Amino acid sequence: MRITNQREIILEELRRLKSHPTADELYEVVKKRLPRISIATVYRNLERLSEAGMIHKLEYGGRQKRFDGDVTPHCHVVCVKCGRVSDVETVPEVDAEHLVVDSRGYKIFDGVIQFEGLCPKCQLLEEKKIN
Amino acid sequence: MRITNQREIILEELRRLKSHPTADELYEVVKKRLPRISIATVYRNLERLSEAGMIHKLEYGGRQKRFDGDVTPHCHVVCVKCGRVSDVETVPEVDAEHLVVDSRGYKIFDGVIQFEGLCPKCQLLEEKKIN
DNA sequence: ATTGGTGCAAATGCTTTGCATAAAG
DNA sequence: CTTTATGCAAAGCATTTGCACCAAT
Repeated sequence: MRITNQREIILEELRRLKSHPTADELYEVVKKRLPRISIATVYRNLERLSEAGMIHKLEYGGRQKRFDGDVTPHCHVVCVKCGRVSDVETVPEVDAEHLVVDSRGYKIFDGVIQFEGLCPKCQLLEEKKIN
Repeated sequence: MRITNQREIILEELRRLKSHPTADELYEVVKKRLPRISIATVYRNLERLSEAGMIHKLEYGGRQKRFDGDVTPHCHVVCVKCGRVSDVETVPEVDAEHLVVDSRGYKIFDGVIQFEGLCPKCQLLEEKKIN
């Protein structure tokens, strides 16, 4: 993967932000340093960087995807109302009203465990490509 | 919530399908019983039913949302290639190549734990609405 | 010099919405 | 009879893509 100015700055800014920005939020930030950059470049680079495992693409909550420059293992809280994503810093606790609260002030009422992989059909397709 | 023919059949078909269909996949199935139904009706009802907690909206993997008529607690495997979603039936196991395999034949290479709730800002907005 | 990346604008595709009509309670 | 839902077509909006030009190796 070629190191371009755009790619470097997109990665740098995403790593700096702790807000799990959407593509257009990141675009606004990057534009301050590269005023002529295109939103298409931001999308293309986020895709490439995510394929390369250098960033994470977050697909939950709302219509827009969000991105995370922190690839160390950690959990997220998603606001079901506005789609905001935060890192979970402490283990959630049950409070007096039986709601679960974490250090960020979120009221948590659900948790999801989800696995990611390749289904049998796509495994076959992958094998055909290799052979 | 008013019980219409459309709503009833959409719920019935979604509960019958174990494939976690997208809105348009479900539309194709429902159309066999209600040939004049509109895709907009499918979308509107899936939204209403999901708000009412009668079905689940799945927002991971790919561009299209998927829906699940089974609201009992269970985990999902998502294919990162094609977006297919399956229920996890057994606890994933590590095989000889250090990949994780489950009963559905998926090769699992990642797991995500995610919490859902309300962020502090949206909690304030909710309180204002009530008062 | 060659390959891959960028900027722009147009296209795509899933989802939502406005509006007149129809059905439910 | 009043309210809520439907069907249709049009609009919305995030994301992707074609293409000519540019930059990195």
